[in-house]
Amino acid sequence: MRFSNLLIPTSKETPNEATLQSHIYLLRAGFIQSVGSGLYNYLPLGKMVLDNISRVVKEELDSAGAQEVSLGFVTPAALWIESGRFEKYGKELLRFKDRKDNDFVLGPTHEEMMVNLVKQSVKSYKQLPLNLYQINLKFRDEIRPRFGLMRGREFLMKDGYSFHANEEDMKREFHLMQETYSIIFERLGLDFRIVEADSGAIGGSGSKEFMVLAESGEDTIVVCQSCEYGANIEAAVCRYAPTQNEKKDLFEKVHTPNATTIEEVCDFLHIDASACMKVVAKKALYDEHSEAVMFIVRGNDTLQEIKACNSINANELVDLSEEELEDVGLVAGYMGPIGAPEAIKIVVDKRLQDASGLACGANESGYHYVGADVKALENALFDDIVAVKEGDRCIHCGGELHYTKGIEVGHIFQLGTRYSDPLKAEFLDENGKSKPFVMGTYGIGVSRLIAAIIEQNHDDKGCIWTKESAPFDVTVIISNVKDEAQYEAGVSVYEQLKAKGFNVLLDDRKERFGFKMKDFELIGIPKAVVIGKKLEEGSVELIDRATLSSKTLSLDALIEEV
RNA sequence: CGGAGUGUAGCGCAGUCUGGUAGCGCACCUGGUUUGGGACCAGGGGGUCGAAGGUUCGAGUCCUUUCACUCCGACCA
Repeated sequence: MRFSNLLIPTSKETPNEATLQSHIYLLRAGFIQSVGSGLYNYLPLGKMVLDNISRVVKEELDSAGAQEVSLGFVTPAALWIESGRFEKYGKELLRFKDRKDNDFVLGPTHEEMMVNLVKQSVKSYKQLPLNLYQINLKFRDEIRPRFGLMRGREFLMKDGYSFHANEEDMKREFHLMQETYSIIFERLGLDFRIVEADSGAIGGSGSKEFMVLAESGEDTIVVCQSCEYGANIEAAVCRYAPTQNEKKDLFEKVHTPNATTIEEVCDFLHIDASACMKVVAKKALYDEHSEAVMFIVRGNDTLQEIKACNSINANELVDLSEEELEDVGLVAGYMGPIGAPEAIKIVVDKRLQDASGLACGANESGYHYVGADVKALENALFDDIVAVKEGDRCIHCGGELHYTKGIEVGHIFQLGTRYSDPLKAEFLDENGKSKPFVMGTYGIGVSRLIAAIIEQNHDDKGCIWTKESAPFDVTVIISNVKDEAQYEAGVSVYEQLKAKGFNVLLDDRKERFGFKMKDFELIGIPKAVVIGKKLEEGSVELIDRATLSSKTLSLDALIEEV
């Protein structure tokens, strides 16, 4: 294609809405255009990259035996009500009504639709297993869309769903998808890590995320230095020793004026934060009701909200307002499990299970208890609700755990019968017995991958596309299009490279050399052939975008070299 | 949802305090020169100043309301 015919609006200015490198370059190089919060148009270059990524995804999935379909974007709410997610999914689910006042949603994910599709056409175990996927738009009304394509509201996603007669077969497919995803991300040239994850709103049991390692990633992941263990902070676990507190204070109430934070209490009592109970009160939301819950962790630990939420099977945890705290009888700064209002559920971190001699709030302004025993707590639920810290020990090998940042580009789940049960999606087994499908589900953020690739591959001049994602393989830059020899040589090289099967961009614009070079660097096509001054000696230059190194070659040698 | 900020030409911004007929740079159009690292000269087109209401002889500027967008936070007893 000729640059002069393409719509590639590059810009020297940094758009003020963008802060992330990938976002800035994608806008400046004319890949995308923003239309509203979390909404983007893809310009020709952006669409090419999107198609390239989709193609890789499709090729690998097809060769793994999956089949592509396309489901409706607008989904009748009835399906969502049936699965129980119409309420549970929260505000991210965009709901609306048609002219007849029927409820609809814009699909944020398509379990319901796919189960419904299969339910209507699969009746026998002989038709299983089945792995269906689509690469389609999704809409999630995110709380705070940001970072361009990284967290948009409307985005392109590959979502796949597999259906099996039993658990073992579903697990086999899960592993096949894990391998397939690895191949896809390798082909796209990404440095990624597979980590254990929380299942979130999708539900189900075992799940793994594919994380592209990048400083700007929104997810914190915990990785072991010694073995392969890696997990999202939301699901990370570690070895831990039960809390042992040497100082055995007698149980008593102590006046602690103005000591409302862990730090102040520790200073006042001359104890270590690990000898305190930190209470985090939250409101737990369920389908039908909500309740106040006290989560108790060591003073030097941090509550992991997702783990905490899972420990009581709540839909979501939210902060309690000051009025709500008062209503349930809690005093901010002086909360503790002893003498707390009976209606409040108490969840204690496992690390504290046998601890004794701890300090905690007395549920009375200005007072704390010392010498409290966790054992004495009746009705408390014990679970792992604390975030893994850097330096904690790996649960598998005892190695040191560290934090790193990642961009979630893929997520695979073992769903089981989470959807087939409520939606009554069943098949007949060998014995003629009705059984719900055992399912797996697998997602890839196709549009997010565009941002992830650039986050991992850019320099201070612009994008550096990887081989399979690049909008073009090579660009032929004619230094001065008014120089007939240069122009003709350029067109000839362009034609020859095309004939060899390359996807080539011919920069035939009436611009100066420097201008075109800047655009090449900004856009990030992997290679450029410069037809310029050296043509008089019968040679041209081949420039590698990643290293910016250049080689001078004869015309014939060039065609071979590329 | 809490906090902060910004809306003026396609993009980046000044003008708002102190009201008096809307400006700069880039981009764009025309002509000319230039052609190996975002050229130069001359001429030109383009804006209901986010929206609504109010004050005023007069509002981009003051007041009220509202909308949109961006950033930060949502770790806290």
